[in-house]
Amino acid sequence: MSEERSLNFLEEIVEEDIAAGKNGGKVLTRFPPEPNGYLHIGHAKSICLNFGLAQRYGGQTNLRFDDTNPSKEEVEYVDSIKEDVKWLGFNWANELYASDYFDKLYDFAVKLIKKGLAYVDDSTADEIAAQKGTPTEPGTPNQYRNRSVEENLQLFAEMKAGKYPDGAKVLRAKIDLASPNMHMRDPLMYRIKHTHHHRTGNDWCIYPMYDFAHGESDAIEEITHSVCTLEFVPHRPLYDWFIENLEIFPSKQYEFARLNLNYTVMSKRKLLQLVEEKYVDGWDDPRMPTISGLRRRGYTPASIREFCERIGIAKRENMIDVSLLEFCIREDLNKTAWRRMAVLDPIKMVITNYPEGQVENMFSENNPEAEGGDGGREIPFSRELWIEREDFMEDPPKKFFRLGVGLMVRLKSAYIVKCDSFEKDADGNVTQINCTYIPESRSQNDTSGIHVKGTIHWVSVPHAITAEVRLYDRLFKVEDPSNEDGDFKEYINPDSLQVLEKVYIEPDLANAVPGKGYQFMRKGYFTLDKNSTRDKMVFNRTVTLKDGWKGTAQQPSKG
RNA sequence: UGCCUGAUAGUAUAAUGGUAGUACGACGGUUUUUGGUACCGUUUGUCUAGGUUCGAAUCCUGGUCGGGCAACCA
Repeated sequence: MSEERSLNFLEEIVEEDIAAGKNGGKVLTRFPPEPNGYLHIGHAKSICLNFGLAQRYGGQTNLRFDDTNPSKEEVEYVDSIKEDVKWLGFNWANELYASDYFDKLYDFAVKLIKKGLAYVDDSTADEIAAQKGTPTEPGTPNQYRNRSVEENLQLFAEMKAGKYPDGAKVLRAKIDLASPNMHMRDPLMYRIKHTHHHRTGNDWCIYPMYDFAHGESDAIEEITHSVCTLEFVPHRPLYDWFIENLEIFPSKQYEFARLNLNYTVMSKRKLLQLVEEKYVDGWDDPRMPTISGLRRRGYTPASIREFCERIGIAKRENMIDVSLLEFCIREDLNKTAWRRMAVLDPIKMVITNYPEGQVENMFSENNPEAEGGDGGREIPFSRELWIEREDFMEDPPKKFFRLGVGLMVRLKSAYIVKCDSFEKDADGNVTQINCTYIPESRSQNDTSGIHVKGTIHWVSVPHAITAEVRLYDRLFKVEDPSNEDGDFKEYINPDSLQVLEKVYIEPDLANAVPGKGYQFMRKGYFTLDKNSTRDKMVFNRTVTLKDGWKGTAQQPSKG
């Protein structure tokens, strides 16, 4: 039943640990975001990995906010992160905060001071940087490195008590200033920051650095497998050093390659810039690679989980093609989205032999992929219809299965029509297409014996509802904007958003539900935007349908 | 120039000394009242040079190329 997928390297490690009886076979992972921005698709990879690993081996996962830098962190971000993780379909065992451990962390620091393994340094940031040396030259110790335990204890207590201004002193681990690993050259453990913290308020004016908070938090929670991205590999010796010298629970850090997606940026700093400088409409702009952006775009949690499953877990740098993400959402929506008709770029068709004033209701199933079509609805049909402008050509090429004078198509779920003539305005724009219909060709009751290659969508003119439709394309013109010369914002795609103010949609779409995906037949998948109202409906295009037609040079842009 | 990492079709990811496989893409076909879906087929790969071995993507050595490391960020 369940496909035997080969294990990724982390699953192998976990299985080995379980087999070896490590931690009594327990598996506890954690997802540790810093609440300084919204979660993106890269975080989704980490979330699926951490929660998935625990689920697979009967363990649990903590959600822990790495909130050790109050100047960047906000409650808004905490809330959005919780919402996104939940939306993705994961339940954490405990909601925790590094700031919950500030007291314990302080005690840990005191313990290291007492062991002679930490000292207070009065140097400035520049001095410390200079004294650290370079990758090829060792660092040089300063006079503070030999302070007595008693003096360090007192100074550190005074730092905590608020006696010193920001930057006046730091607490450093006393390790090895000549280490080839820069992270081991007496790394900072605490800095002074008289800043309000979103949870601890003004209780603290010293805050632990990442390296002195993360592994320690893992140990406090007894995390068995602490999974992070590759850039932390050089931190691992330090992670282990603190745990060993503090003699606390031996959590282990493992690293995997972060997700890179082409035609977008993934760093929170850059995403924040796009938001603050108004290149996009907030963190949840449908063009953003954020979870909230993807949600607003119409992506489903299942499609994102599937994507994370398909990209795999390894240790080599990678660049995933967005087309894989698009494949995943199409695959999901194809099975679930109700089919509806919408004419994005309308042109009027008049069926000259259809009685004026007559209306027929045409039945059409909701989803041909589903059992029994998943029900259906009636679509009003009349003498005048809106059809897609691109479904008519004055001079159609040979394999154009749509309309042109003399050509026949089926109107989806209705009749076969033959194009007789068309009309133009003074500027040469086609304004109207005149057709005759075949009365015997009514859908589901076709006795005409006529077979046509093309079927097109339509909306009855007197019954059409007007809506706004937003078409999205990739946010950047180049595959890897961060790697180009100059500022990444120079590579923003100016056509990433196209707003169609007046689109005609079939009447049943008045019942469209937020959060549900609809397939506008032959045009793509769409979902209601959060700002849609009863009076002015707004749909976002999630993704186009795969377009296999190579008949013209002009290909509609994917998005 | 130091240290740490990694390298398998276009993109990802398996093969754990024994037939280089899978997915997406691309290309072609069948079906189709969506030029969608589904189904079938084709295509393309072990960074390089040596070595060990009956046998190497896998082990060893040298090289090449990519990524990371010198924030009071995480």
